[in-house]
Amino acid sequence: MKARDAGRPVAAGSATTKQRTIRDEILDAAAEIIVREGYDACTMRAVAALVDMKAGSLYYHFRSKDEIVEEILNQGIETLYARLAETMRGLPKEASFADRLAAAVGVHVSSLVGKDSTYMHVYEHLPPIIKRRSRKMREKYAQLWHDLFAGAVASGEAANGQDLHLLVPYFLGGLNRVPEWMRASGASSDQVAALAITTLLDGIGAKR
Amino acid sequence: MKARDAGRPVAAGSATTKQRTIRDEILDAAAEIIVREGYDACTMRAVAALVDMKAGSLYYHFRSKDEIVEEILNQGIETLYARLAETMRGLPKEASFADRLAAAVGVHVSSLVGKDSTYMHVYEHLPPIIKRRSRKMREKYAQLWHDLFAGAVASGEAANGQDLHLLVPYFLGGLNRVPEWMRASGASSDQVAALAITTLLDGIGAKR
DNA sequence: AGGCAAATCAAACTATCGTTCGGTTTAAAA
DNA sequence: TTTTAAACCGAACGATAGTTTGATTTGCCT
Repeated sequence: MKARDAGRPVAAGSATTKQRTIRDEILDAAAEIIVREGYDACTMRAVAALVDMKAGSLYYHFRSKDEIVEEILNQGIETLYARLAETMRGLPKEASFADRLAAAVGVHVSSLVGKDSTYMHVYEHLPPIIKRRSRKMREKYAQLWHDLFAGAVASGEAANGQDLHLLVPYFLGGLNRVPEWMRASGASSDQVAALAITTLLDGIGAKR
Repeated sequence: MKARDAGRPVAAGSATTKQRTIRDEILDAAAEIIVREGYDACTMRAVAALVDMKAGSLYYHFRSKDEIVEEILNQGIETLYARLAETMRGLPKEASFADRLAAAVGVHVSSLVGKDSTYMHVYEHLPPIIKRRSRKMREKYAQLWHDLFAGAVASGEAANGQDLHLLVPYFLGGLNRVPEWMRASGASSDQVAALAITTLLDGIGAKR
């Protein structure tokens, strides 16, 4: 008889086993293809070839292609959320807005350019229908930033009158292009982070 | 006999006829589908249905699907480039940096949310291979912005020491998310433009 | 009216997609 | 050695993609 639905981690919520499973290899292969060649090129056969298997064998580990993509999406966003939430929680209560901002930007940027950043880049290559599935989680992440800025306004560290619902996506939208800038300018991630912070806080130093 | 390769504008470089051709309708239909449902959903049959034709008939007007997509891309970027270049050229020589920036942002934002904005949205939904084809033209557009900022630095209107190769894509990256913000916040394009300008010039008014 | 080219259609072709499924390998337990 | 289940293969299926092609319609010119 078949052994479908076997071989998976016992429970999704259990303590994450640090072991690198075949499942992870498949996810990594799919993510790599999506980032490099786009969603269309990410066929089951292409993914299978990258892990030295045949297309049909993937269905022993995943129910469908959608399940693969969705898992990539979730892992990327959830990891980023966890990292930022953890970082913010670890900051001293008396940390200034500038400090908090620097920490947050650092987390975001390093997640975008780091060694495990592939999952973060997958998102932009997906068709809208699939993108929408992660909308809630992305909004949850944006909420962390919203809270950061709201705190600055409340404490008087940032000028009031800013529409945070505009400011947050504006800032994050720019920040998400980090890999592009780095490629174009040859700057380091630290330089990029510094520019983003300085520009946001003080602008470009224009004389009016 | 066949009449392939007929019915096209006589020459690509000739004075643009303002007439709305069937070719344009097909391009619009394809662009609309790409924006709304993604590149995958933009099949020849779907495009044809939107212009009340059958899939095969599209090949009387275009050589391939790729040609359609490429033309959408080029038209969008070239229109945007022409608009911005024209606008900047029309500014008085003594216009301040703030004025120039406001004008540029106005053009960019209105092109993103205006009636003819479809083309601009297409880009992000395309597979990387097709994206790369328009890279040169996009760099040319970015150059306009680069010049704008460089002029401000040269005239002392903006603080020196900024890496413009970083600043320009950072600013444009954020600006390209305009449609997202507007949807999320319900703000008008003017409000969005104002925020972008203010934030860039002065930051968020943080106390250091 | 008749002709002729532009424009469209209907139908098929080839390729490839996600997916299914019965059989085959592999390797540890019995 | 035999058993057994996990893991994978090989081959196919149905669906749909882009594209081709010969026939057909449409509308202007004479």
